[in-house]
Amino acid sequence: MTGLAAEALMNRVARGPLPDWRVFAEAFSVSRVAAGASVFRPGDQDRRIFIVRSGLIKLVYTLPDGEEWIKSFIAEEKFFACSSTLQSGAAAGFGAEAMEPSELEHCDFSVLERLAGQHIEWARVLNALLLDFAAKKEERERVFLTLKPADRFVWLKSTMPSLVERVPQKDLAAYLGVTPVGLNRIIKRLEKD
Amino acid sequence: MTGLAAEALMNRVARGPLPDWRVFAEAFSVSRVAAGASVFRPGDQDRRIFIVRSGLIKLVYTLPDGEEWIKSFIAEEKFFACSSTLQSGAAAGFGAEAMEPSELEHCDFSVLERLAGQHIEWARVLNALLLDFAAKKEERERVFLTLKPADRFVWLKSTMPSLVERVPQKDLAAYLGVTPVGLNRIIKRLEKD
DNA sequence: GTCATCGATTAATCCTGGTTAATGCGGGAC
DNA sequence: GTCCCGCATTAACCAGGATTAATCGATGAC
Repeated sequence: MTGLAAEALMNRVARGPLPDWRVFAEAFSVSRVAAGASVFRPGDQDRRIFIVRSGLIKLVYTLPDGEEWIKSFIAEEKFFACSSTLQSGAAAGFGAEAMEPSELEHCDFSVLERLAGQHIEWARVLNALLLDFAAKKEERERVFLTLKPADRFVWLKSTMPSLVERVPQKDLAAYLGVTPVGLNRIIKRLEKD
Repeated sequence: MTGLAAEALMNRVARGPLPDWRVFAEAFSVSRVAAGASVFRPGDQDRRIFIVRSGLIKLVYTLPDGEEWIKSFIAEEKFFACSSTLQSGAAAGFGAEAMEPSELEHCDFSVLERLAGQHIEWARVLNALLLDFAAKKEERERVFLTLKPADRFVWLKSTMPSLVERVPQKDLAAYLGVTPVGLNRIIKRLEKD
């Protein structure tokens, strides 16, 4: 209908047709970002919600000493936002950067807030999105808490095989909480079985 | 008004008075659990939401080999639930156990679901609770991803000093993802400064 | 009171991943 | 084509936490 990836995303979580759909759809813009370009930086106060139409985004914590750890990868039809989007006032603790040339749909979060305040259907959608997000973070907590680095890679390969193909090893390492050298050693060790 | 800890919790996240408050309040029961007793076990399908009136609960992942890792501690006026509460169908991957003699208020989650489906105010409350939960899991992700074991303990002491007093060292260890012996060594090392 | 139990502490040893550094490889700029 | 640069790979060495085991202390059962 609109051709938006946002539509696919919303249809996935909504139980039926959504009122004021046009208000939502028309609030979106589409931007192109080059590989390596940043979408927002740590410290920014950005109130937009982003949906990936094509490409791949990484959310990155940067420590004072320059170390970088990857919070998550966002692929097609998935969404992301700066921390201040959901908790207004807060500044982003992490940045967002394109890993491939990407197309992003984005709109101000206040649009969704307003719709959720007016229609229970939109409130339910917001709920489902949050729940989805919470479940992902919870799973990541489980992985870090109960799995050793080597097992974390095995888990990654079995649950997100396409990512392992698509992403450079050093970024997989930064996502799993090990150094690039460390991950390479783990992989070679596994290959000997 | 009701004397429920649930009331304090809801008032903290709601922006104003909530419709059908009685429906909510009267859906609750209160249970006492002895220290060491379990509230639900991994694999259970429990659709209740629990609020701690007094005492302390731990949520625990138990691995096939018997290892135990603590997902979180739940103290007074905080809530918790089995995974199947929010994602019906799913079974709990973790169990809940009282660390102190505790009083728990609980009601079937369907009550909240129904209220949220009828009143936008309740939908907003549910949203706020989910957001709160997501933020906590996100913070925990950050801690595991960017902090070494020793720094995780420093972080714990500065953000939840009361927990460090209240909880045995071995449980702090299981929460931080290190062994009891490991944590003890870390603490002693830190004391030499 | 004694005993048993559980948690804290300490020490010895092991092991996995971190650190540093060197080499190789491949793709892009020119 | 050549030159770079970033990533992967490998090796040597280091370090922090894991493992195992022994001791100690406090608490609760009896």
